[in-house]
Amino acid sequence: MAEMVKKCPECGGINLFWNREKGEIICRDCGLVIEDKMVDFTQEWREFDSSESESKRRTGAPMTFTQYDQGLGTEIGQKSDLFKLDGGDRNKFFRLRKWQYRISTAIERNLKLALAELKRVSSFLKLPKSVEEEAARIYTLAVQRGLVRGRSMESVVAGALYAACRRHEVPRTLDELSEASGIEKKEIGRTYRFVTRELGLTILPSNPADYIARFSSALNLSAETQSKSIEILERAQKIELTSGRGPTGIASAALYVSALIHGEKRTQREVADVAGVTEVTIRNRYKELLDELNLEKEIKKTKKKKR
DNA sequence: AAGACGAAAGTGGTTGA
DNA sequence: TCAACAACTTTCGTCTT
Repeated sequence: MAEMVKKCPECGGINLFWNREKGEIICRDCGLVIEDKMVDFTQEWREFDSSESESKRRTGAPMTFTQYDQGLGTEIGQKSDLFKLDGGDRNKFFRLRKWQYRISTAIERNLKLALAELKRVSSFLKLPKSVEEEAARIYTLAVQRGLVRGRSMESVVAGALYAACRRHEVPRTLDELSEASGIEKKEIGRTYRFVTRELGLTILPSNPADYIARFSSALNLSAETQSKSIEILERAQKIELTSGRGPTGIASAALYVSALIHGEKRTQREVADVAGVTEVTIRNRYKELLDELNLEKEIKKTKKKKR
Protein backbone atom coordinates (compact mmCIF):
# COMPACT_ATOMS: atom_id res chain seq x y z
CA MET A 1 0.00 0.00 0.00
CA ALA A 2 1.71 3.19 -1.08
CA GLU A 3 1.95 5.74 1.65
CA MET A 4 0.70 8.97 0.18
CA VAL A 5 1.72 11.25 3.02
CA LYS A 6 5.20 12.38 2.30
CA LYS A 7 7.74 12.85 4.98
CA CYS A 8 10.49 15.38 5.03
CA PRO A 9 13.69 13.57 4.09
CA GLU A 10 15.70 15.93 6.25
CA CYS A 11 13.96 15.93 9.60
CA GLY A 12 11.25 13.30 9.13
CA GLY A 13 8.52 15.82 9.86
CA ILE A 14 5.19 15.48 8.14
CA ASN A 15 4.24 19.10 8.48
CA LEU A 16 4.55 19.87 4.82
CA PHE A 17 3.24 22.92 3.08
CA TRP A 18 2.38 23.01 -0.56
CA ASN A 19 2.86 26.40 -2.05
CA ARG A 20 0.83 26.17 -5.24
CA GLU A 21 1.97 29.43 -6.72
CA LYS A 22 5.63 28.62 -6.50
CA GLY A 23 5.09 24.94 -7.10
CA GLU A 24 7.10 24.03 -4.05
CA ILE A 25 6.60 21.73 -1.13
CA ILE A 26 8.21 23.06 1.97
CA CYS A 27 8.83 21.36 5.27
CA ARG A 28 7.55 23.62 8.00
CA ASP A 29 9.76 22.01 10.57
CA CYS A 30 13.12 22.57 9.00
CA GLY A 31 12.39 24.76 6.01
CA LEU A 32 13.65 22.35 3.44
CA VAL A 33 12.28 22.72 -0.04
CA ILE A 34 11.40 19.16 -0.91
CA GLU A 35 9.97 19.36 -4.37
CA ASP A 36 10.55 22.44 -6.43
CA LYS A 37 10.26 21.00 -9.86
CA MET A 38 6.53 20.67 -9.99
CA VAL A 39 5.32 22.11 -13.19
CA ASP A 40 2.82 24.91 -13.19
CA PHE A 41 0.94 24.37 -16.39
CA THR A 42 -1.03 27.58 -16.29
CA GLN A 43 -0.01 30.61 -18.23
CA GLU A 44 0.44 33.68 -16.18
CA TRP A 45 -0.31 36.04 -19.03
CA ARG A 46 -3.36 36.33 -21.17
CA GLU A 47 -3.64 36.50 -24.90
CA PHE A 48 -6.17 38.87 -26.39
CA ASP A 49 -5.43 38.20 -30.00
CA SER A 50 -3.12 36.14 -32.10
CA SER A 51 -0.45 38.80 -32.45
CA GLU A 52 -0.06 39.05 -28.73
CA SER A 53 0.40 35.35 -28.41
CA GLU A 54 3.55 35.61 -30.48
CA SER A 55 5.04 38.41 -28.47
CA LYS A 56 4.18 37.15 -25.05
CA ARG A 57 5.35 33.59 -25.33
CA ARG A 58 8.89 33.26 -24.21
CA THR A 59 9.54 29.79 -23.01
CA GLY A 60 12.09 27.40 -24.36
CA ALA A 61 12.62 23.86 -23.31
CA PRO A 62 12.26 23.39 -19.57
CA MET A 63 15.46 23.44 -17.64
CA THR A 64 16.58 19.99 -16.86
CA PHE A 65 19.55 18.13 -15.49
CA THR A 66 19.19 15.38 -17.99
CA GLN A 67 20.49 17.77 -20.60
CA TYR A 68 24.22 17.88 -20.23
CA ASP A 69 24.44 21.61 -19.67
CA GLN A 70 21.01 21.82 -18.11
CA GLY A 71 19.79 23.28 -21.36
CA LEU A 72 21.45 26.56 -20.57
CA GLY A 73 24.84 26.49 -22.18
CA THR A 74 26.80 29.68 -22.64
CA GLU A 75 29.37 29.92 -25.32
CA ILE A 76 31.99 32.54 -25.56
CA GLY A 77 32.97 32.84 -29.15
CA GLN A 78 30.06 33.77 -31.28
CA LYS A 79 31.61 35.12 -34.45
CA SER A 80 29.29 38.07 -34.45
CA ASP A 81 30.74 39.22 -31.14
CA LEU A 82 34.18 39.20 -32.59
CA PHE A 83 33.78 42.13 -34.97
CA LYS A 84 32.83 44.44 -32.20
CA LEU A 85 36.24 44.14 -30.63
CA ASP A 86 39.59 45.61 -31.49
CA GLY A 87 43.26 44.87 -30.73
CA GLY A 88 43.75 44.21 -27.03
CA ASP A 89 40.23 43.22 -26.38
CA ARG A 90 40.53 40.73 -29.10
CA ASN A 91 43.41 38.92 -27.45
CA LYS A 92 41.59 38.93 -24.18
CA PHE A 93 38.65 37.47 -25.96
CA PHE A 94 40.66 34.58 -27.31
CA ARG A 95 42.21 33.88 -23.96
CA LEU A 96 38.83 33.76 -22.35
CA ARG A 97 37.50 31.46 -24.96
CA LYS A 98 40.42 29.12 -24.61
CA TRP A 99 39.93 29.06 -20.88
CA GLN A 100 36.31 28.28 -21.00
CA TYR A 101 36.94 25.68 -23.60
CA ARG A 102 39.43 23.90 -21.40
CA ILE A 103 37.22 23.92 -18.36
CA SER A 104 34.03 22.99 -19.98
CA THR A 105 34.81 20.52 -22.70
CA ALA A 106 36.16 17.82 -20.47
CA ILE A 107 33.22 17.98 -18.14
CA GLU A 108 30.65 18.45 -20.82
CA ARG A 109 31.88 15.68 -22.98
CA ASN A 110 31.79 13.37 -20.01
CA LEU A 111 28.30 14.51 -19.06
CA LYS A 112 26.97 14.01 -22.54
CA LEU A 113 28.07 10.40 -22.57
CA ALA A 114 27.11 9.74 -19.01
CA LEU A 115 23.62 11.13 -19.29
CA ALA A 116 22.97 9.04 -22.34
CA GLU A 117 23.96 6.00 -20.34
CA LEU A 118 21.88 7.17 -17.43
CA LYS A 119 18.80 7.48 -19.59
CA ARG A 120 19.37 4.04 -21.01
CA VAL A 121 19.62 2.36 -17.62
CA SER A 122 16.78 4.38 -16.21
CA SER A 123 14.40 3.42 -18.97
CA PHE A 124 15.47 -0.18 -18.69
CA LEU A 125 14.38 -0.11 -15.06
CA LYS A 126 11.28 1.93 -15.87
CA LEU A 127 12.19 4.53 -13.32
CA PRO A 128 10.04 7.62 -12.93
CA LYS A 129 11.24 10.84 -14.48
CA SER A 130 11.78 12.46 -11.12
CA VAL A 131 14.28 9.81 -10.16
CA GLU A 132 16.10 10.19 -13.42
CA GLU A 133 16.36 13.92 -12.84
CA GLU A 134 17.69 13.40 -9.35
CA ALA A 135 20.25 10.92 -10.56
CA ALA A 136 21.36 13.33 -13.26
CA ARG A 137 21.74 16.04 -10.66
CA ILE A 138 23.79 13.80 -8.44
CA TYR A 139 25.98 12.74 -11.32
CA THR A 140 26.54 16.32 -12.42
CA LEU A 141 27.64 17.26 -8.93
CA ALA A 142 29.91 14.26 -8.79
CA VAL A 143 31.61 15.20 -12.03
CA GLN A 144 32.09 18.77 -10.98
CA ARG A 145 33.80 17.64 -7.81
CA GLY A 146 36.02 15.27 -9.73
CA LEU A 147 34.64 12.21 -8.03
CA VAL A 148 34.60 10.22 -11.22
CA ARG A 149 38.33 10.14 -11.50
CA GLY A 150 39.63 6.64 -11.03
CA ARG A 151 36.20 5.14 -11.45
CA SER A 152 34.37 4.14 -14.53
CA MET A 153 31.74 6.54 -15.72
CA GLU A 154 29.17 3.77 -15.85
CA SER A 155 29.64 2.78 -12.27
CA VAL A 156 29.14 6.32 -11.07
CA VAL A 157 26.01 6.57 -13.17
CA ALA A 158 24.72 3.39 -11.58
CA GLY A 159 25.61 4.67 -8.14
CA ALA A 160 23.83 7.95 -8.76
CA LEU A 161 20.74 6.13 -9.93
CA TYR A 162 20.78 3.88 -6.92
CA ALA A 163 21.06 6.88 -4.62
CA ALA A 164 18.26 8.68 -6.45
CA CYS A 165 16.00 5.65 -6.10
CA ARG A 166 16.64 5.52 -2.41
CA ARG A 167 15.94 9.20 -1.94
CA HIS A 168 12.66 8.93 -3.77
CA GLU A 169 11.60 5.87 -1.83
CA VAL A 170 11.32 3.72 -4.90
CA PRO A 171 14.21 1.44 -4.10
CA ARG A 172 15.64 -0.96 -6.59
CA THR A 173 17.97 -3.65 -5.40
CA LEU A 174 21.63 -3.55 -6.21
CA ASP A 175 21.05 -6.67 -8.26
CA GLU A 176 18.57 -4.90 -10.49
CA LEU A 177 20.89 -1.94 -10.98
CA SER A 178 23.65 -4.36 -11.69
CA GLU A 179 21.66 -6.18 -14.32
CA ALA A 180 20.57 -2.97 -16.00
CA SER A 181 23.94 -1.31 -16.06
CA GLY A 182 26.26 -4.26 -16.44
CA ILE A 183 28.32 -3.13 -13.48
CA GLU A 184 29.18 -5.44 -10.65
CA LYS A 185 27.09 -5.21 -7.56
CA LYS A 186 29.90 -4.44 -5.20
CA GLU A 187 31.27 -1.81 -7.52
CA ILE A 188 27.93 0.00 -7.58
CA GLY A 189 27.72 -0.23 -3.83
CA ARG A 190 31.19 1.17 -3.46
CA THR A 191 30.69 4.16 -5.70
CA TYR A 192 27.26 4.72 -4.23
CA ARG A 193 28.70 4.99 -0.75
CA PHE A 194 31.60 7.08 -1.92
CA VAL A 195 29.50 9.55 -3.88
CA THR A 196 26.84 10.00 -1.24
CA ARG A 197 29.46 10.52 1.44
CA GLU A 198 31.45 13.01 -0.59
CA LEU A 199 28.40 14.97 -1.62
CA GLY A 200 26.90 14.81 1.85
CA LEU A 201 23.64 13.39 0.61
CA THR A 202 21.32 12.28 3.33
CA ILE A 203 19.83 8.95 2.49
CA LEU A 204 17.17 7.55 4.69
CA PRO A 205 17.73 3.93 5.54
CA SER A 206 15.56 2.10 3.11
CA ASN A 207 12.32 0.88 4.46
CA PRO A 208 11.30 -2.73 3.84
CA ALA A 209 7.76 -1.60 3.13
CA ASP A 210 8.96 0.24 0.06
CA TYR A 211 9.75 -3.07 -1.57
CA ILE A 212 6.46 -4.76 -0.81
CA ALA A 213 4.42 -3.28 -3.62
CA ARG A 214 6.87 -4.29 -6.29
CA PHE A 215 7.53 -7.78 -4.96
CA SER A 216 3.90 -8.60 -4.42
CA SER A 217 2.87 -7.55 -7.87
CA ALA A 218 5.68 -9.63 -9.29
CA LEU A 219 4.19 -12.59 -7.42
CA ASN A 220 0.58 -11.78 -8.32
CA LEU A 221 -0.50 -11.50 -4.72
CA SER A 222 -3.76 -9.96 -3.63
CA ALA A 223 -4.10 -6.52 -2.11
CA GLU A 224 -5.09 -8.05 1.23
CA THR A 225 -1.92 -10.05 1.36
CA GLN A 226 0.02 -6.95 0.55
CA SER A 227 -1.48 -4.87 3.32
CA LYS A 228 -1.17 -7.77 5.73
CA SER A 229 2.53 -7.95 5.08
CA ILE A 230 2.87 -4.23 5.70
CA GLU A 231 1.11 -4.71 8.99
CA ILE A 232 3.50 -7.49 9.87
CA LEU A 233 6.41 -5.28 8.98
CA GLU A 234 5.18 -2.54 11.23
CA ARG A 235 4.81 -4.89 14.13
CA ALA A 236 8.26 -6.27 13.48
CA GLN A 237 9.74 -2.82 13.43
CA LYS A 238 8.21 -2.00 16.79
CA ILE A 239 10.17 -4.72 18.50
CA GLU A 240 13.32 -3.92 16.58
CA LEU A 241 13.32 -7.07 14.59
CA THR A 242 14.23 -5.19 11.48
CA SER A 243 17.25 -3.18 12.48
CA GLY A 244 20.52 -4.27 11.05
CA ARG A 245 18.98 -6.74 8.64
CA GLY A 246 18.75 -6.41 4.94
CA PRO A 247 15.45 -4.77 4.09
CA THR A 248 14.80 -7.08 1.15
CA GLY A 249 15.10 -10.14 3.35
CA ILE A 250 12.60 -8.84 5.84
CA ALA A 251 10.23 -7.64 3.15
CA SER A 252 10.27 -10.99 1.41
CA ALA A 253 9.74 -12.90 4.65
CA ALA A 254 6.78 -10.72 5.59
CA LEU A 255 5.34 -11.26 2.16
CA TYR A 256 5.88 -14.99 2.39
CA VAL A 257 4.10 -15.21 5.73
CA SER A 258 1.15 -13.11 4.72
CA ALA A 259 0.78 -15.17 1.56
CA LEU A 260 0.52 -18.24 3.77
CA ILE A 261 -2.02 -16.57 6.01
CA HIS A 262 -4.20 -15.63 3.09
CA GLY A 263 -3.95 -19.02 1.49
CA GLU A 264 -2.00 -17.75 -1.48
CA LYS A 265 1.01 -19.84 -0.88
CA ARG A 266 4.16 -19.13 -2.81
CA THR A 267 7.25 -21.24 -2.42
CA GLN A 268 10.23 -19.79 -0.68
CA ARG A 269 12.11 -20.05 -3.90
CA GLU A 270 9.61 -17.95 -5.82
CA VAL A 271 9.69 -15.20 -3.24
CA ALA A 272 13.43 -15.43 -2.96
CA ASP A 273 13.86 -14.98 -6.68
CA VAL A 274 11.87 -11.80 -7.04
CA ALA A 275 13.41 -10.33 -3.91
CA GLY A 276 16.94 -11.23 -4.88
CA VAL A 277 17.74 -13.07 -1.65
CA THR A 278 18.17 -16.74 -0.88
CA GLU A 279 15.65 -19.11 0.59
CA VAL A 280 17.81 -19.41 3.64
CA THR A 281 17.51 -15.74 4.43
CA ILE A 282 13.76 -15.89 4.03
CA ARG A 283 13.68 -18.89 6.33
CA ASN A 284 15.67 -17.13 8.98
CA ARG A 285 13.55 -13.97 8.87
CA TYR A 286 10.42 -16.06 8.62
CA LYS A 287 11.33 -18.02 11.69
CA GLU A 288 12.04 -14.87 13.63
CA LEU A 289 8.73 -13.42 12.62
CA LEU A 290 6.90 -16.54 13.76
CA ASP A 291 8.72 -16.64 17.06
CA GLU A 292 8.34 -13.02 17.94
CA LEU A 293 4.91 -12.20 16.63
CA ASN A 294 3.23 -15.56 17.21
CA LEU A 295 1.72 -15.77 13.79
CA GLU A 296 1.32 -19.53 13.94
CA LYS A 297 -2.26 -19.17 15.06
CA GLU A 298 -3.17 -17.15 12.02
CA ILE A 299 -1.60 -19.61 9.66
CA LYS A 300 -3.35 -22.55 11.28
CA LYS A 301 -6.63 -20.71 11.10
CA THR A 302 -6.51 -20.47 7.34
CA LYS A 303 -5.48 -24.07 7.06
CA LYS A 304 -8.58 -25.17 8.93
CA LYS A 305 -10.79 -22.97 6.84
CA LYS A 306 -9.62 -24.71 3.75
CA ARG A 307 -10.74 -28.13 4.91
C1' DA B 1 9.54 -35.59 -6.21
C1' DA B 2 9.34 -31.01 -4.72
C1' DG B 3 9.52 -28.06 -1.12
C1' DA B 4 10.87 -26.86 3.58
C1' DC B 5 14.27 -26.99 7.05
C1' DG B 6 18.76 -26.55 9.35
C1' DA B 7 23.90 -27.03 9.86
C1' DA B 8 28.35 -25.69 8.34
C1' DA B 9 31.58 -23.17 5.91
C1' DG B 10 32.60 -19.11 3.00
C1' DT B 11 32.17 -14.06 1.47
C1' DG B 12 32.19 -9.00 1.72
C1' DG B 13 31.55 -5.19 4.64
C1' DT B 14 31.54 -2.66 9.11
C1' DT B 15 33.59 -1.43 13.46
C1' DG B 16 36.70 -0.52 17.00
C1' DA B 17 41.36 -0.84 18.77
C1' DT C 1 45.74 -1.36 9.37
C1' DC C 2 44.12 -5.48 11.33
C1' DA C 3 41.06 -8.61 13.67
C1' DA C 4 36.55 -9.58 15.42
C1' DC C 5 31.96 -9.67 14.08
C1' DA C 6 27.20 -9.80 12.08
C1' DA C 7 24.48 -10.53 8.05
C1' DC C 8 23.96 -13.06 4.13
C1' DT C 9 25.12 -16.78 0.78
C1' DT C 10 26.27 -21.41 -0.90
C1' DT C 11 26.07 -26.06 -0.40
C1' DC C 12 24.36 -30.14 1.14
C1' DG C 13 21.91 -33.63 3.82
C1' DT C 14 17.46 -34.69 6.04
C1' DC C 15 12.61 -34.34 6.92
C1' DT C 16 7.71 -33.35 5.34
C1' DT C 17 3.89 -33.09 2.25
